[in-house]
Amino acid sequence: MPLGFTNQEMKKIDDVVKTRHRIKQGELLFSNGDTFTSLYAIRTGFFKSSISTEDGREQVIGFQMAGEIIGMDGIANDLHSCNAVALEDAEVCVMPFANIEALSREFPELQRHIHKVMSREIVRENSVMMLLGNMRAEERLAGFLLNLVQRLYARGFSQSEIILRMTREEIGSYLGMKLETVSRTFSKFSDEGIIEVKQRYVRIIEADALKKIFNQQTCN
Amino acid sequence: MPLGFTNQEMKKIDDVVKTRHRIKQGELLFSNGDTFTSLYAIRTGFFKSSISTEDGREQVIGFQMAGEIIGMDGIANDLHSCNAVALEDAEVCVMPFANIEALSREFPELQRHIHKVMSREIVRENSVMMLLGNMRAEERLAGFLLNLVQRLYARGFSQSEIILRMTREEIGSYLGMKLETVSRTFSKFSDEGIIEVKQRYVRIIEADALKKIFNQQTCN
DNA sequence: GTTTAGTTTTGATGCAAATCAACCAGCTTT
DNA sequence: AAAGCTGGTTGATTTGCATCAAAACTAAAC
Repeated sequence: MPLGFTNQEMKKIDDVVKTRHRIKQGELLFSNGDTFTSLYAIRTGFFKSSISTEDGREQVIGFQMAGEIIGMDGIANDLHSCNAVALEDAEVCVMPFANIEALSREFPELQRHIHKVMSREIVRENSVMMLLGNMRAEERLAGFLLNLVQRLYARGFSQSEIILRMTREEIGSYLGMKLETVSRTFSKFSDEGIIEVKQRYVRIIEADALKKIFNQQTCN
Repeated sequence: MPLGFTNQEMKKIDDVVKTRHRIKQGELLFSNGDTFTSLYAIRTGFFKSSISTEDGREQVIGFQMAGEIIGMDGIANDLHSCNAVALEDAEVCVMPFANIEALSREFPELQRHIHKVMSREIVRENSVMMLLGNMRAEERLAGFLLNLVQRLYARGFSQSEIILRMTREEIGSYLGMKLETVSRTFSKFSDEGIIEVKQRYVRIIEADALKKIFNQQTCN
């Protein structure tokens, strides 16, 4: 959060954020069609966001962790257009959007912050489009792992070890591939000594190899 | 644009939008790495936005037409992270983002409008992720055509006739498929009497058939 | 301890789309 | 009108991933 506020200002801003909400693993924070009222800042826990077609196919559109903001899809039509499910017990700050808008008219730093958060989501989705549109299974999974570990590292976790919060099927849905292909690709990386995999535990042994797979697979 | 302003207010808002810029077909409005200063409202013409990998693969991330806003990717890091190219001669309003932010602190309706535009872009990208991650070539192209014709219709153009502004290769890049597959799929739809295709000209004969292909291909 | 259900791995086979290749149509240029 | 160029179509072949199928592992339930 942006700094440089007086205590009084800080209090006003804090007030937006005072409502907390706990969500148990497997529960929905919001779902498609719900009326939009608030953004949610994840305090603890791990979420997946997804949309589904009429015929029941699910597309995971993102995984969110502590410190990230969720619910911005709802602003467009005052209705949520995706589902957010907790993949582990979680706690969020409920931030009524009307309050956010009012306060951000008062505090340019907050306004700027909101804009950046939304833009960052647009940029993230741009790179997922690149992943889905242009890359092969190995590149996708390498990119996924690198992104995940980088975000965890920024939060003080290990640079090389991950406990996956999602199933192979959910990873596959996010990356546009089937769970079997996810599993096989994990095994392949493991055979090549790039990572160590044991169920949900993944250790990155050769980060450089992953990076190489991720951004210049063409050289084959 | 939102209504309900006095003349004086309207003038202030108009001032943000007074700078115009013409872009010739094939020219860049902005590109990856450019410093971000402004959003652009397309007045006339047609754009594609794309990103590329280090090894030169291009991913088209969107096609934009009159009335749409372009450049929101730049807010996140004060740097543009994609390229915007005019696919036909175009004119845009240059809207310095600092002015937009200042004015939207003054006018809640404008603030709300900006938020909706950004959220709409997030929602759009969500559905492109569904397209790329879950759908087959025919579904993708059907969805693409339906989306395009719907946006053109909203601008007063025909509900059934389209002049494509982009090549087969650009369509393919957007949809995550190769130009040959785009061409074949056009031919298939044409053989089935769903559309008529002649180069860049497309006429939709059976919109319902396209819709059916788009949202329940599973029933095969 | 055994059962059951959910998840992951691995193998065999099939298919949709990519790739490779040739040709064609519509232009601009000369 | 011929030559060159760009973009589009179509055919033959290959291939990466999906699909189908079965077994192995994990953890909770009995």
